[in-house]
Amino acid sequence: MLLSTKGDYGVRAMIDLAKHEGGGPVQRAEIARRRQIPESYLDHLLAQLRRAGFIRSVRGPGGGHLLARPAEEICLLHVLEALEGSLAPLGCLDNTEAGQEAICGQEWVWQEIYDNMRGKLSGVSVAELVEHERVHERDTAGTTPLGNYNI
Amino acid sequence: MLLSTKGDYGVRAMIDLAKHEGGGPVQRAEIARRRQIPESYLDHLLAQLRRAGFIRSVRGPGGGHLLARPAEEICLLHVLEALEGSLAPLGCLDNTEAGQEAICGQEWVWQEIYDNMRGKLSGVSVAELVEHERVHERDTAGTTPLGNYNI
DNA sequence: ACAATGTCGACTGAATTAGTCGTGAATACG
DNA sequence: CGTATTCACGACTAATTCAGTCGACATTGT
Repeated sequence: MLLSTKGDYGVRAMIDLAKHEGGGPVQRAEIARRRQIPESYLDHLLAQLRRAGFIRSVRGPGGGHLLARPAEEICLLHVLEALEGSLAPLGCLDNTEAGQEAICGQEWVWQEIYDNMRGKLSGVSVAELVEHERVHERDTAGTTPLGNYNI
Repeated sequence: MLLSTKGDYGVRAMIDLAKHEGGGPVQRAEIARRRQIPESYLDHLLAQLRRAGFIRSVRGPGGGHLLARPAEEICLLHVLEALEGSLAPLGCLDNTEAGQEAICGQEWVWQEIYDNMRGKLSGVSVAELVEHERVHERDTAGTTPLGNYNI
């Protein structure tokens, strides 16, 4: 599995924050409840996202977390790389060092796949993820077992 | 990292066997030496490849391993899936079960990436990997630090 | 002052990775 | 037959990562 729960949960959190953009800070506990993330684990992910500059946080009563930049300007690739480190499917693909000998014989295939992946991920913003979710919600209104993220 | 050394080493071994197609069994020790794989670990990988039907093995003096089918008919996708299990970048992508609720909000992006990946991997045969390697060898003849796989 | 909230680091149990090792089985060869 | 060669298989292990939990502390609104 390329993505661990870190990337998954972290993106969920970003979507949640984007959905409440402009509405003041959103609390960890809310995000955790709506997106089904263990709250104390979410803590770490929010810290990573903050250090990476995607969100900022406010302490004290009424505090919480907000996007540091508009959701349209934050792409999935950057968020995931901040959370997961490199997304390279194969170790040797990130060694841009010259003189690296291609020994495993399949790098060229994976390089194409990796390029396609990065292209797609950098073409999708957090705002688009929110929009996608909104459409999906309308489609399945009332029929979905989980996931009314507006509660 | 999507691929562990299993997939990497296993494909290297398949390439090595394909390169010696028609030349009788190739011994574990040879493969290990040429492809820089710990021999006792390679043992496990060959077992997996054999159980998956890609190779067959011959015991006794002069024994070794051979492709069970022509290299042209073996695609990278199948080999890798045999070694690594599912290559799905995200857990939820392999649950073809109906009723699976999309909760993480990014499945649609990853589904596209996964489809592209599987398409490319199933379009490349082990024979093509060998051919690619032969071309690369000619290009870098004498200049390469490692990797004359013909020794 | 105090309650609500975020911040940070230490700690943990389970799983996975990347192997090693030893024993045993098959077989070619003399 | 005996022996050397080669694969077959399972037990074991050390290191790392994953997926959290927990507790102490800092900040701030009322």
